[in-house]
Amino acid sequence: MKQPTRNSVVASTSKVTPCCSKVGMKRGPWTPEEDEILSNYIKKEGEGRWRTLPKRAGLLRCGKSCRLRWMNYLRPSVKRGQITPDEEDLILRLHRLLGNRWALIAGRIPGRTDNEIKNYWNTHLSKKLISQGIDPRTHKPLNPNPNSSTSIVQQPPTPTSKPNKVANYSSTCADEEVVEKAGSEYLEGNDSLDQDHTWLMNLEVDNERDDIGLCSDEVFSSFLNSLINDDVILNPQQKPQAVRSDSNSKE
DNA sequence: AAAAAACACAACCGCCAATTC
DNA sequence: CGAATTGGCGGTTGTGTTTTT
Repeated sequence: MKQPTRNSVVASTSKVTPCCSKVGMKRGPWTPEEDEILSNYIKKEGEGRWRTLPKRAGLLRCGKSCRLRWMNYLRPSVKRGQITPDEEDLILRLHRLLGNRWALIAGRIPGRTDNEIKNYWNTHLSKKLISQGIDPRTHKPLNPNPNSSTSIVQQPPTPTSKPNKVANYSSTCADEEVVEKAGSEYLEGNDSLDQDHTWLMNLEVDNERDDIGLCSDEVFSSFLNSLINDDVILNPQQKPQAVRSDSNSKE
């Protein structure tokens, strides 16, 4: 059990995370009253200083909880309602490119939050892909021949290692040259579905270099746009069979 | 109609990078 | 320069709702 009880007040404190384990902090679902307090306060005072916000606003919540509630639910820009087919398609494309970089994916879909996209992926899209015989993590066909060693596909850049490294890429990306080079390589090599992971890995590798430059957001942003809008990236269900069978070859 | 199972999603946790002191 | 703090992220869990048996 991860935590005492939802919708309760934390009765005891532990050594870590002073923010969320403070005595007297309320947890669990937010009430409309709390929402209103938080909303009004942020509209008046602006976002930020989350740690001290609850006290200033008069809420018995930890700062993290307030931030999450605001970001995922209360922000005026948050779009409620069903994910449209267009959005779903975009999520699929971006996930193929970026893996589980939910924040980065959400950044490309106006009004949607990382949490929402993550939930939608886990509850809908991953199952949908599996039902189509596609590995939701790799976007490659599920292992048709368990005995084949080449069928062990390489994972897309998983967040288990350094999740934030690429997640932050949109704002702190490596130098323009790297992005453009990787992008052009990707676009030129569109006969191989491995290319998208390859270029992303290139970006990751380059991002770890010491000489990270001052790449602008616009460069990365427009690059991503070009990828998203380009037919180079096919929907998994649209992938030609020839490409699928070719996907066992490894980078 | 009731119970069980499956689903959907809000919320929490732990970790890490960036920032501040 | 190092420690402490803060903000942000992805993974996971808990619970309410819906569907199935």
